[in-house]
Amino acid sequence: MPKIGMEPIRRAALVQATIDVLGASGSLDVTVGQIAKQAGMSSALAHHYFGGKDQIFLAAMRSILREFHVEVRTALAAAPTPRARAEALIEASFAKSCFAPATVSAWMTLYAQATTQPDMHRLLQLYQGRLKSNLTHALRPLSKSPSEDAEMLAALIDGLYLRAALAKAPNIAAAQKIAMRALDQLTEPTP
Amino acid sequence: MPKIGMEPIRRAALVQATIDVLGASGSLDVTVGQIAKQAGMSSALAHHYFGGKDQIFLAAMRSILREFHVEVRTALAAAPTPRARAEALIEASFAKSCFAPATVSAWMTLYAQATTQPDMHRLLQLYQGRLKSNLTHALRPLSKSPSEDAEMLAALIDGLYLRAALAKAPNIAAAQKIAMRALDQLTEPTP
Amino acid sequence: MPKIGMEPIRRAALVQATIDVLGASGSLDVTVGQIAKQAGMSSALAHHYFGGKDQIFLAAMRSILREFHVEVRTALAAAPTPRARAEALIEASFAKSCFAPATVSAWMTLYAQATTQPDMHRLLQLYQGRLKSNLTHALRPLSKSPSEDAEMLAALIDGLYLRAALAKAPNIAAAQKIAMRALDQLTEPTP
Amino acid sequence: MPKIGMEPIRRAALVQATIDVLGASGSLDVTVGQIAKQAGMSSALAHHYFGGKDQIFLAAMRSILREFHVEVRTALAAAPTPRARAEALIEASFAKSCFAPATVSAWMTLYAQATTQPDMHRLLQLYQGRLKSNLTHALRPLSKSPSEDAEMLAALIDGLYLRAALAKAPNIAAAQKIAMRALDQLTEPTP
DNA sequence: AATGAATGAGGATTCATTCAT
DNA sequence: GATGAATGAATCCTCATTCAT
Repeated sequence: MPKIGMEPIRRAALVQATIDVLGASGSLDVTVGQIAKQAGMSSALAHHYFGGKDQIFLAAMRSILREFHVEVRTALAAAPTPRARAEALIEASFAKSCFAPATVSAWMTLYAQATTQPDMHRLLQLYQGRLKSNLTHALRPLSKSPSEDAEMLAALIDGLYLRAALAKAPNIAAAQKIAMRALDQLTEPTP
Repeated sequence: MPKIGMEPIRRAALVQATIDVLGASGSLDVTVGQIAKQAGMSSALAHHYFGGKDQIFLAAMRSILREFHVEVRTALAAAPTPRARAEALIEASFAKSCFAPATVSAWMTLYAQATTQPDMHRLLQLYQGRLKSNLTHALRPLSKSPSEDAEMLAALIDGLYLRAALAKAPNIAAAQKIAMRALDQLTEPTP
Repeated sequence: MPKIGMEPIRRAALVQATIDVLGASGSLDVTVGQIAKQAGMSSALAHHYFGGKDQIFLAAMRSILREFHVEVRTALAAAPTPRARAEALIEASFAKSCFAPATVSAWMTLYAQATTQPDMHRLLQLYQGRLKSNLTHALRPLSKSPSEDAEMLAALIDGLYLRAALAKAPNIAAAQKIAMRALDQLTEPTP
Repeated sequence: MPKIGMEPIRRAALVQATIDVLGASGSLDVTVGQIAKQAGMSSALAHHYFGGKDQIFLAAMRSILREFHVEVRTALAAAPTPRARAEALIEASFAKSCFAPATVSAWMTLYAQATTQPDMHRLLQLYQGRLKSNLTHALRPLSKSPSEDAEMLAALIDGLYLRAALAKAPNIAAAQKIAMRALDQLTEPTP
């Protein structure tokens, strides 16, 4: 009994299914069939709603990034001072949700695909741009060269995440502390 | 004209072909057939010498890392002071060869595969371990917490590389400068 | 023109095609492609419905055995006396259909595969068990040691079949007569 | 250092290797490479000496049958009476060596290939002809219809062997006893 | 005599995608 | 709106076989 207005529901289900399957398999070699099955529909329908595998993936990445973005905005909104804002950005980057297997797999997919897929590349740059911009904004009252320091802090965050996410036994707290320490040094160069 | 002692030659050719194809296509979806063709042999021979696609890839990654390792060692050997050693490590990480399309693709492959392929994971950890260890060694006379600072610098380098490698117009010099500045701050905390 | 409810039709077509190809080629080296072609579909569809070559083969064997089983039951049902039942079992074993090239090839496949494939082994044992059990039942009122005599008669039938099936010019009637004579001797040991 | 007169040695080694591999794998899907490796030589040499895979197999079958033939002749030579000769034939057919995995696999190969390969077919018929002829000869003084009884006994032996060889837990002794009992009945129809 | 080198041909299997219903 | 049906294309891999050395 086909219903009306199913489109958003189906799309959401597929996006979630993609993330789930990605997390469960750990691998990037995920088939449309698996995703559709997980979403409880036929693979034909998945194509109908998304047009192709790449776009399903893209939507999933977008979803993850959007969720992350929401968390960041919420944390920023609750931060009273510039310093607190910077800390909030770091904390969000090392939140537990970022280290869920599905999220890690998604990020690696994003990095790998960004080389070829223009859409993926754009998505990645969106994330990178936002992080930089948020950091710059937070550092502006605290640093003499906020843009450069933001660049450095952003790269440090990404690098720490990469290393922690791919470690056997990721020490998230330690990674976060290193980022925080870097923030300290940026903001209080001469104690 | 079959000759004797071809194995090392063929293996080297396949490794190089893998890197070439990886660089040319940008994509990670490279087939054994493409690689073998590029290497000027049948795909059957490729399998004969390597046993499977995964091992061909693995050998290619190993080759890239080995080459990098050699460059690093050479640069380190030529560095007179600890400070110069640390700088050499940074310079090697941002050498032009590291940004060749093939190399970038290889690194992204490595990151992506490390999630699933144990061998790839081991390889990645070998690289990460070496960078950390080299940095620690160089920082020991310069820093009060060499291990922690090395961890930070290593992550920063990886993050800067990741961002630069995936940028449309990578500003390698800028990335390197940021790393150098971080080194400065670590070694001369209170001017 | 895709229709609905094709699965049983396709499966049956594949099973029949397997038997046909097996009979036509005589060989056991039959490819999924050949079978699918004979069944008028793509090899991908064959895999879709059966999951793999082994299972296609297994289904074909099962089909042949099932058909044989049906013939046996029909013949047994029409047999008024124990003696007639025993004769019916022999006659069924030497029915013309059992000597069709496809059937012979299938049996040889079954024997050959039974060494390795557990499923095939099970199938063979099912046949052997049924023949023995049917014979035992028929011989019970006629023989002093029905189980042992059934064992003997079953082996004799198999051996005669094997020899006749693999002969250049199989003399089926003669083989059947030999089995009948053995039955005579078992049931009227002292004339 | 190639030596002279290696041909018979190499051929024998290959034949033995074929039997060994056949026995070890249980499967009929044995590659020339496996055989050659087991025989301690290159697969190219195997081809050089035998011309092709089929002929290697054929030679292996021939070897097994020849060995069996020798055992039969020896046993026959030692049998003082016709009755003893018949018993010797049965005993040879159920000798332990006939149930070695390699031998069983070889027999099943022979049956399966006999459908297609003329050479294999000829070999099978050679065996069948010899068994029949030997039995006829032994039964001539004991039976009123030695040819027919030999035919029956030969088929019984083959059938019993087939069933025992393919059983999970083959009861060789029981199979042999059944054959012996059949011999009893043939030779002493009216006690 | 012996082999490493090399390949062509083929085979099972997978999968994204399309289409008629 | 939804799906089972269906496939073409591609991929990895294996193997018997040949050839130059």
